[in-house]
Amino acid sequence: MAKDTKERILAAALDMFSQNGYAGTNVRELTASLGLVKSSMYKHFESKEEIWNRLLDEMIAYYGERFGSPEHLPPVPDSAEALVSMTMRMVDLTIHDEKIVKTRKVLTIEQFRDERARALATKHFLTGLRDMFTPVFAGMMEKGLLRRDDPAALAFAYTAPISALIHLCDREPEKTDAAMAQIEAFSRHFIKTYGVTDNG
Amino acid sequence: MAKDTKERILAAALDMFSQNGYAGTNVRELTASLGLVKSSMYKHFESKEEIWNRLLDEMIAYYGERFGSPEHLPPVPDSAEALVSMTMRMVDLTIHDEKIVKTRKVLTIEQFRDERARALATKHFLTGLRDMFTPVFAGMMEKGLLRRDDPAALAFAYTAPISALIHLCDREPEKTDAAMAQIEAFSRHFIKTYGVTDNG
DNA sequence: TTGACAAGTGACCTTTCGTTCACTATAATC
DNA sequence: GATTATAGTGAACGAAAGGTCACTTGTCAA
Repeated sequence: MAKDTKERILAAALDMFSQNGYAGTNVRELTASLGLVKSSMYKHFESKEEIWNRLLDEMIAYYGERFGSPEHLPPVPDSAEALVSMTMRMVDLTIHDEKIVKTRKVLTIEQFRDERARALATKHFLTGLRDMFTPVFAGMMEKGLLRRDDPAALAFAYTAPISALIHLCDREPEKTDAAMAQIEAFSRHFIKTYGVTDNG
Repeated sequence: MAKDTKERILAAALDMFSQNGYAGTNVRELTASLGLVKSSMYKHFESKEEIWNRLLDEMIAYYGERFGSPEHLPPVPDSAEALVSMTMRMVDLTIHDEKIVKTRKVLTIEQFRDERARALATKHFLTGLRDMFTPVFAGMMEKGLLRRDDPAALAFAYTAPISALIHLCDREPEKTDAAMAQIEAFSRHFIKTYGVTDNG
């Protein structure tokens, strides 16, 4: 059919790898899901492993474009409530964007056997959100919205629980609503703890 | 050899599944690591899948014995410093006990394709630690060591970041020392935030 | 119209997988 | 000492895996 078969293969691979892992996926099923036979795959990739490597290339590039540069830092909220709503918007996006969900899943599954997956997993699951929120909290302290403290320590204390609940959504999607509510409750509790306003 | 071959097979399976996953492990390698040929395995298990199921049985039972009953709850610390040291002792154990590390890894890898692994993963990674610390924090509030607050909310805010750093140790063992230091720093920061003493 | 090339097919290859089975060695039971 | 059960072996099996290749089809440029 069209010339985008290569990208459709990558998309199908992301889908299947995120469910059954690299080893648990075979190229026949993969191509069949696109209405092709397996030999067709070799017109676009030289091996199954090359699919995996190109997929990782894509994930790494996507992460860099999306979160790697300082211009993608979220703006400093003007109020405590704005932090909550900004957080919920970000969480909503990352939980409902299928490609991002599948990326997290595949990194979760493959992190112990692939070096690049391992490194990207740490960014996705730990340092990425923390480094994104560190300047946000620093800015909020400047504005007098948050008690003076170590911004990085606060960012870690804020993002790690949220990340844990995002993982819960990936693992048990039926708990998504409850998890979102818990994230919002946590965000408000966090503000009640570290905020300087006294109207909470 | 001995009659404990069945358990040695389970141990080898845990080891290999935790590295390459269920699908990425073959019974030949598995038995060879014990000095056996693959057909010997079938004297002890009727299939590769049965190994997986018995392994899960064991993990579930072990978790129940270890963390399931209220008598295994940690004692309420007598001081803020005692909370830190208790935390560090627990973390040290869970990070350096190979069986527990491998269990976490295998649950991480298989959580998306196996229902029982999924359920156990949520306990290991989210609710287990939180439910263990909830009564601890309630007790510390009783004793006047912590500011009055929702104990479960505090337990979640405390354990989720620690859990994230335990995951980091599983993923990148060379960062264990740094992660341990960060956990201790986080614990002290937590106390500085929620503790009622003013000597910090 | 022809030539070239990219995309897709189906048959086939080799390897590896999980599994079975007849057999042997050993140790305990009667 | 004969029997029986258990644990382990090695050869073999069918299925499924990843991969190759000669061939067809469709598209576009010359």
